[in-house]
Amino acid sequence: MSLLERTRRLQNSLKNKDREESAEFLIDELIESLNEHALLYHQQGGSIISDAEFDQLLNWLREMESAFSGPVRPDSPSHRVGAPPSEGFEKVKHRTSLLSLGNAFNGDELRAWYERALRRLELPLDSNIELVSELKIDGLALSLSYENGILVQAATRGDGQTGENITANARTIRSIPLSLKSGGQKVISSLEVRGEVYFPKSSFDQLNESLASEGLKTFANPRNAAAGSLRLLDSSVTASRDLAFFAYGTGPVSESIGGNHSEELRVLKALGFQVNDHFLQSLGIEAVIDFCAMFAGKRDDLDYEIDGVVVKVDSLALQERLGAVSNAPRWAVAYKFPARESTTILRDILINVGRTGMITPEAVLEPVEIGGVMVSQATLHNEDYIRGKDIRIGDTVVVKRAGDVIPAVVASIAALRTGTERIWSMPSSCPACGTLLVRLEGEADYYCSSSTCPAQFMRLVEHFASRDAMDIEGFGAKLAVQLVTTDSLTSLDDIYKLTVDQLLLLDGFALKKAENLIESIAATKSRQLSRLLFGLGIRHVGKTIAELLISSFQSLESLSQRTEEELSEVDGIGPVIAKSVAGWFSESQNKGLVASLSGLGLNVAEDAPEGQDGDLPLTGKTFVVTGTLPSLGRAEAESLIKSKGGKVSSSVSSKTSYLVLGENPGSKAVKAASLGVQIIDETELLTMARA
DNA sequence: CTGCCTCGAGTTCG
DNA sequence: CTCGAGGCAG
Repeated sequence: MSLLERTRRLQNSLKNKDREESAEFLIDELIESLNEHALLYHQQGGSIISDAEFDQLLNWLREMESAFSGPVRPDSPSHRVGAPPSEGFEKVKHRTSLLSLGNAFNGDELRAWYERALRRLELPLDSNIELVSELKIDGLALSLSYENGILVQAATRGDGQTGENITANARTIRSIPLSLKSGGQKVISSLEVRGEVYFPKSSFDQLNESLASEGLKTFANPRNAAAGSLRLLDSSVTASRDLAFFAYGTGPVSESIGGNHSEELRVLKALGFQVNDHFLQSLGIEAVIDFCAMFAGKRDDLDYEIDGVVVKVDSLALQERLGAVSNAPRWAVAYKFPARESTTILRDILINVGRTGMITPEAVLEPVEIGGVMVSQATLHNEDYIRGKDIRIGDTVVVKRAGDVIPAVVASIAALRTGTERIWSMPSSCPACGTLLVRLEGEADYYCSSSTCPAQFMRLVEHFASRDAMDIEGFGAKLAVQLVTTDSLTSLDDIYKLTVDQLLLLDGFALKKAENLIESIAATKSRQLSRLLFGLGIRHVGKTIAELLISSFQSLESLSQRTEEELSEVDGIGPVIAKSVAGWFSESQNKGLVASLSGLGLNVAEDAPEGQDGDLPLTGKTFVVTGTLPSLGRAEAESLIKSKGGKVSSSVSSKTSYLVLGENPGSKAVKAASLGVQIIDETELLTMARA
């Protein structure tokens, strides 16, 4: 059984508390897996479980060791901070070890930590002591030694006791001062500064772009990029990478630079270090909990990754009284945000056929929890994407949820390959109909070119019934599959010929449900013509182009008689779309479909658009809607804007007049801000529309 | 031809 | 939401 499988099994039995195994057995298992994980992490530079998972396992181990009366094994990782560093750089022993921190995953765990501290200080449980909360930068811990104000050594954290001497590389980082400013006080003879090296997100994107353009493998995330860049043996390459450093504390010092932590931070800043501005000094723990919640929501607005908040007791005197357990101080705790990124095994790569015949590879993943949901599949876009990232079946891969929603495979970890991985290649024929797949010159995607492919037809039926097209209530993907595989449908117009008896033959249909569906299908006959046109699934004709075509030609009849030249005269229609539309209407099968739909009583002609605009309140304004609005649905907001003469667009650009911002927005809010586009909320939109 | 601005297509989980 | 690609102005 692989390490990952063993770990997952262990996690399950601990999580569900169905502990069939003895405590002793579980402790042994925990120690062994943790030690193996630590080895992978420190020596190969890649882990197969997330930091949060590792911490959780370690917590369980500590809990069980303290509950279990027997002696703690000498090789238990609860004694240590990590595993020994790898070869390649000179080893350096830290004068005082770099401790790791205990974790808290929610407000209650923060309160519990705070109460433990108060109890140990023999203070009443309702006392408020000074705390400092700092952002926990997701980078690499570094210890910098200064002698008489000059940087003499930089060492990585390593296992906490011994790190690696990376002084040459650290000297290339601009935010690490090579000599200290006097800071208004006398030069300190010996000072050790601790902090985090990180890769700014913006520079990270640029680095990955340039690595990709040279055909090199990209880094999975800024943290890996920072680690990789810092451990390069050629420091001139490190210099070309835009690394940065935040100082957050001190190690051994020859003379005190302050009586409390917040003072130390101010002195560090005066000495020339970059100190993160987002920190909070507070009395008591409640303000800290608010601070954590606030930054959990703001983490995307920062140009560096953060994975939590570090909370410290401000007074150094109190810190000393609190002391440390074997490897973690009692005076500090790390609040961890839910992980948005995790690693798992890529079990297989399957291919999907879209309604246009477009082929998309799909990753079949060993289920893994990311940001509170289990993820078991993710799109791999196309062949080039898989090649470019060198993703192989059996690989350990980094998975994240892009924009907090859609899972994406970001990278593979080559260091963890065992040799049994297989390079994937695009199948030569369609899995549904066997037609040869083709990739046209200059295009990124393969297509199944069959016009009778059952997979394409299933997706077309689903699309036809979907919300933005005919919006047939109760008609989704599952029903589309059922109807097509049972041959109840062979053409789109068959949808309107379905009978109750036919539906009763399907799984899961009883009389009432069948009657309701027939009724809701019939109710869609009078849908706007642009919805029907969109539903037909003509390549390059989406919602917007369908609306444009209908407002130009009013009926399917009229549209079908237009030549390519006539179509391209419409503003917004070029040769490619014109060819696609004219081509579709020229096929005899499609001519028959249009005639049949018309005969079945569907709305195939629209009234000419009314010429009155100019004095509508939103005329000439372009809107983009993002996030969830408090009262209006997305579609409602969009139709309101259109009915008042405004334009709705799907992406923010310099031409956008207003961004209507709702809850949980994605990257559009950032883009709008950077372009200086005015941002409004629903209330303001409603006011403008009324005017 | 190049650089915007848009649009289209496919997409995950609960 | 993200990607690729069509349309169009300069």
